[in-house]
Amino acid sequence: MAKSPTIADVAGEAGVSVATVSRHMRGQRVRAAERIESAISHLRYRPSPAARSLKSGKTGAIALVVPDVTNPFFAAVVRGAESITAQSGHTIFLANTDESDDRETEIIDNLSSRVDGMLLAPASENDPNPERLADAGIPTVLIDREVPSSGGFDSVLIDNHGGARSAVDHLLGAGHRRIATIAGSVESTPGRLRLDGYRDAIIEAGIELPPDFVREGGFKEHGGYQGMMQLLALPDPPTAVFVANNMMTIGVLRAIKHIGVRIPDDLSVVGFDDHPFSEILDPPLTVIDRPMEQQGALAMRMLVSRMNGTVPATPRQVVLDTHLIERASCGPPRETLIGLHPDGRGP
Amino acid sequence: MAKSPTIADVAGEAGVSVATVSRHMRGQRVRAAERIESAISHLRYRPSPAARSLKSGKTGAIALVVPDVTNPFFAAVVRGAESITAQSGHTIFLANTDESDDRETEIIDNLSSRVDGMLLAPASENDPNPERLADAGIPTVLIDREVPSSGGFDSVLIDNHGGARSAVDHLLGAGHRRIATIAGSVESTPGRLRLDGYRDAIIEAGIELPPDFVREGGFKEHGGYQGMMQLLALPDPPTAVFVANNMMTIGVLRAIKHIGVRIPDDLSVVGFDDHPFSEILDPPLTVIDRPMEQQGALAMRMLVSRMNGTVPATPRQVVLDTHLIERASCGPPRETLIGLHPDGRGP
DNA sequence: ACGATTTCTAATATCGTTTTCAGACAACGT
DNA sequence: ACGTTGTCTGAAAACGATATTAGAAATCGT
Repeated sequence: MAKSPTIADVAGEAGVSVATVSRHMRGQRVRAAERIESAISHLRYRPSPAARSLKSGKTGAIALVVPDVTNPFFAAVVRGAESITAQSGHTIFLANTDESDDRETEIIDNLSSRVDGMLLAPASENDPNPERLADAGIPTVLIDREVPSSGGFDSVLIDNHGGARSAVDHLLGAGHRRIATIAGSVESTPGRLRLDGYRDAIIEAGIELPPDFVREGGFKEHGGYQGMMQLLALPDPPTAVFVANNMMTIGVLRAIKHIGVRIPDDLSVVGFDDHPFSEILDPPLTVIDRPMEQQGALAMRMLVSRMNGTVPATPRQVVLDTHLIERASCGPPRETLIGLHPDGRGP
Repeated sequence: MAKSPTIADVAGEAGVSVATVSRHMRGQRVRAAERIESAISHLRYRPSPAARSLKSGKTGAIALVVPDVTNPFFAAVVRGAESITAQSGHTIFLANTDESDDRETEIIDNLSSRVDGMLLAPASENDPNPERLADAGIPTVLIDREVPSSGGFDSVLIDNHGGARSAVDHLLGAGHRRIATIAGSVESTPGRLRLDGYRDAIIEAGIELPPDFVREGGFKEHGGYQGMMQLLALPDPPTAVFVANNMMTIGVLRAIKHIGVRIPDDLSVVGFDDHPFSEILDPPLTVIDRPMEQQGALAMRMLVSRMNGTVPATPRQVVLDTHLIERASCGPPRETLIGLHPDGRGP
């Protein structure tokens, strides 16, 4: 493993100064261009990123910090973001926070001096890191999640409230009155907003909300399983359930299968976030879908333009739309409670 | 955004030389330790990774190059690898190759000067990159996939051949004789080996293999869908199918659902790689499972020890075991063809 | 063909560390 | 008390690029 050649070696071989080679590398016109070019390929010269960033202050890297790559949504975000950096020439540092503010802080401490910008899906809404990044002067774009002072940050969100609402409206439309939800962590933006959307839709429909019908899960499969089991153990269980995220949906379906409840005869289900498997379940699952890869790609594009300074300083918030994909997991309620609710719309 | 403090600032404040501060940072005993420590926290000093790696030649980073993060297997690998770097102090560069050798070459050119080591799942078995990395003297561990000269590389593989074989054996055991496979790209290690395992098991059972029963897919959902459709269109379709990867399984199930074939009454199915959804499908899917996160974690551990030089120079190949998870997607064949095969074991 | 103007070039300081290399100082044995 | 260890320190030379500066060469107008 021979020592790799430096810019000086190239300059020597091409018979020019290092400055000239440097300028050539940066794309400026130079008289000895082809001699330099041939020296470069002959010596297999590759500029040292370390030296370059020491002098220039730019690292050519971007950090992408997410709670969990294993969640298909974030995997899609990574992919979307990556498709943009392939063009912009940046490379991506990826890190998992495991939904923990502390772990995230650690990671960001480590990463922040290595990157020119950051894409961050904050673990919680108490997350101090966006502020810290702002203080450190690191361009940051928030993905899918906000923080209180979020007015100050570029961010790419989705219409969580509206999405949850349309899920519940769909169930109301099918005649359901006893609609429960398995909410994610309400410390996080999607968890809070989806719960709000659910609640608002229920209340506007004039339904009184049994507090038992709201189970908080934590966005993991296990939370979904437990929440659903509790719901099914209720003396008067719901006829429909809105599950606030894809991982929890798996747990919910496992619980349902376990108990032997039939969908949609005994229970209607709407999930959040589509998945290739949703279509081949029996019955296929009705879900709220959103453009996942686009969310990542858009965030990366915003970050790149922010780093280039080709964009006004005022922060931009983009909110993407969700839409309901109707499949077969929703039907009319098991027993339509005519008379119990004077305004019931049952057949 | 004030300029960040340098080691010289710390030295000044602590009343020592930069050399002393540097030594303190590297963990050596130093008389003025606590003065330095307080200067550091007072100034919020963070050493510059660029300067550090320029001088030391170490970057503190590791590249992780996979064909597709969206594939749950690779997502799990990322997670496993990450769990190790959290301790070793390295940070991860992640990149997607999209199963393309060319894209991979591009990525590696870009990344190779930025990292101390590399975890690579080569796109194909013609992949020139492992050789190139070896030439460049970059410690490399191959994940899940090999290259011809692979005897020369550390690698963490699974027993693809044995896994495929046990899938087919399971189907044979249920009485099937007409067993097809949807193979992945045979350019890649898992694709080739799983196909070999299938073929060997079939041949050893004394069954003649109709060439129509081997469909090559390409490891994507679409390939699985097409392969299955072709299989079902055959004049004399199989009674069982072994699907060589998780993504393709989704396509296969979609095709099956589309045509209206019943599992396991009309067709038995075994997939490769487990997934949380496998259990809640109807019927639950029998699969070949393997320790995915461990594969990533182990690879990372091997890489770190290789980079530390705490390990003999001879390359190590680890092969992890697979095991069959029996669920309900396999049953006896639709029609047992007694008499057609003179050695038939049908009831 | 001349000076004025515009490229283009070479030399060099610089980025923030780590790493010699001596030298300073204390502790030690005899 | 003396040289001999041994530990700790500061000065200064790298590491490999970029940015600045001033000067050389090429281009231009008349």
